[in-house]
Amino acid sequence: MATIKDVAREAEVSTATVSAVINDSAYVSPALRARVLSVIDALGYAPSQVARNFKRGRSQLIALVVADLANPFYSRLVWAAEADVSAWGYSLVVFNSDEKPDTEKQILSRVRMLGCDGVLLVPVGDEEHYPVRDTRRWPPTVLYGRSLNRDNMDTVTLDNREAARLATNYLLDLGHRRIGSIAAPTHLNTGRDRLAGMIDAMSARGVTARPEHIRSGDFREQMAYSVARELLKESDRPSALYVANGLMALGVMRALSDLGLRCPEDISIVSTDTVSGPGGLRPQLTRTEHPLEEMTYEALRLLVDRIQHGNSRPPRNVVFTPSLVLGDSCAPATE
Amino acid sequence: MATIKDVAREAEVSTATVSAVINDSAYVSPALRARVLSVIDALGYAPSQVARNFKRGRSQLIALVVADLANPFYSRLVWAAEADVSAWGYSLVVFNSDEKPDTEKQILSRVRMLGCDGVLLVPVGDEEHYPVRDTRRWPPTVLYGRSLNRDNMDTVTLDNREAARLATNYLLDLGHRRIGSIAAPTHLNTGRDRLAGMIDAMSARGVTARPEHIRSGDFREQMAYSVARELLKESDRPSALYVANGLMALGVMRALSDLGLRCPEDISIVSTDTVSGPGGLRPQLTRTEHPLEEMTYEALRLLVDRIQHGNSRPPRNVVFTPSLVLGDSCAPATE
DNA sequence: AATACTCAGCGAAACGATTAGCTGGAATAT
DNA sequence: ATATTCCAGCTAATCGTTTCGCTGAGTATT
Repeated sequence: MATIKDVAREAEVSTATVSAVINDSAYVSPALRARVLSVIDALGYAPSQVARNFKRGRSQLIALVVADLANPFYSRLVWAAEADVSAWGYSLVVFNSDEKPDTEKQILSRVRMLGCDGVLLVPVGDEEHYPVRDTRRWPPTVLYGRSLNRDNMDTVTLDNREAARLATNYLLDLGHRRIGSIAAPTHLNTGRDRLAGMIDAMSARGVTARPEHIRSGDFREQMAYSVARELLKESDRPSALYVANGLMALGVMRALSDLGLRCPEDISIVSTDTVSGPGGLRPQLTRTEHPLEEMTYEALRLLVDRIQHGNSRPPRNVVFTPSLVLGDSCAPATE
Repeated sequence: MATIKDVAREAEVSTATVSAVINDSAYVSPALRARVLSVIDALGYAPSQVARNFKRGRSQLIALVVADLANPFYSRLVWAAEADVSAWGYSLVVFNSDEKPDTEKQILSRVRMLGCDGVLLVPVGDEEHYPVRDTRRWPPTVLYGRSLNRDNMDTVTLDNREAARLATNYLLDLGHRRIGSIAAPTHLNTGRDRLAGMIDAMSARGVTARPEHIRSGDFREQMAYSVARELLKESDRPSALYVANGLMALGVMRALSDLGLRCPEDISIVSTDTVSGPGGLRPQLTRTEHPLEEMTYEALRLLVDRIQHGNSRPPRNVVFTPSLVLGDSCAPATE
């Protein structure tokens, strides 16, 4: 690989001049510039980004750390983030913490070593898991989807309580009273808020959830499947379920079909944060959706801003509002 | 950020010693080593990967360039690749060429500038699109899924002809004779081979495909939807379709449901390279599958080997064999 | 004509790590 | 006692680029 020195020697100028030409950072006479350019062309020279980054103290890399790459929701996040990140002139390094705090820890130290300029993080640990980091030691970070009880970080999240309320109210409107839930882990604010929203909505109508109708999942298909199987083979099973995310809703569907139950005839299902069940397949989930692309764009806007302007601006917490999307996974209660 | 010099000064040793400690590259007496380690800890020092990479002439980065991040097939590839890559000690930089040769070109030049150590590439252009690259200028590259007519590159692909043959034979066995296809673009070997395999299988049984029953898609849901709509509203529509990939099969499903047609009662569908339709949703696609994880692992094995041993070993072309997975998207022909 | 400015381009330091080659002292061999 | 070997650690060069500060020639100002 040709270096800037090769170009300088060949064009009989200094490396400073070559640098000025490729960066347009100082005036170079047309004649010299042309000579330099032609040598660059002849040698097939391309400046080493590695050396540049080293010198400039940045990497043009943004890390995206998601909780579960096998979850279509995060796949879509990767898709959206890649587009935005490259539009900002960065490249996207993708990591999968697989919902494991320890893995996440390793990833974060790797991210730091790589010198990523910023991190978009879906945190998987609970509040205590994160040491307070001094900013001089960690690259700018924006939390996505889940938040930690910190007031000094940028976050982009969903109004989870409202999402659960929307979903639950819809079930209540259909006449359901025995409403259960496959909930998310409660060490995450996402799990707590979605559950709280559901309870909220029910008690606002004087309905009380039965504790045994509320089971905890881990956001994944497999566990939701087994938990739902357990829950639904009981004789006093709920007539409707609020499932805390889309992937788990698929697990529930599978459990239903294994148990010979039909959706929506036997059980109504609503979920949040859906894998928009690809058109044509039945049943289509009724779900709350949030504007993933806008959320991602906003998160990266905050991140890039932070990268470029440091800590001058106070942290922001942007909350997006979900909306209910009707499918055909719910029916009126029949009791 | 603390540097190696800060550590050296604080521990009253030379930077060489610090380097020896963190890399275990030379003997350091227990006393000194302990002193250095404690200073490292106190300062929260982590070696700058950027400087390291610069010095060592590598980046510990592997680029993954896929054709369409919105396609669940490639999402799964990202998932599998991330796991393997990080197990090898690299990090994964993800790019989306979005099936656009021009975008791919920009991406590749970016990859080169970033100094990625290797590239796993799903090529989107036709053969002519790729200049012959001299290896000294390009990082090691493994082609994935699609091949180019080159004998000097590592490739990991599927036996596409066989996949199409499997799928088509299944339809023929069910008695279908009016078999159509939503095919893939023919500038890709994937498209050509899958179509050829289908024609093969049919003519082996003395059946001829009607040209108007064969339409070209672009691997995406949307286009498959419109093309299928067109095709299926004709009065002499086919009784079965071979769809060249999973995402397009979903588009076809949507078209069916829009047209009031049922699958499999009215139209049977088989596809290749499926988005394994999440359990519980109906109908489950009948499809040929290929071992994505093994393929990905193999591709990265080749790549890492190439990175570590250069061009000493001749290029390898690994071809995987698909298998037929039965769902319930096919029914016997009724004519 | 002397002084001050401008300008194009150059020289060399710096970024943070690795590493070849060196050094001075202790241990061992003769 | 002298020579040899070995050891632990250090010095300094190096990777490819950017950039600060300088220079010497040309131009403008008085």
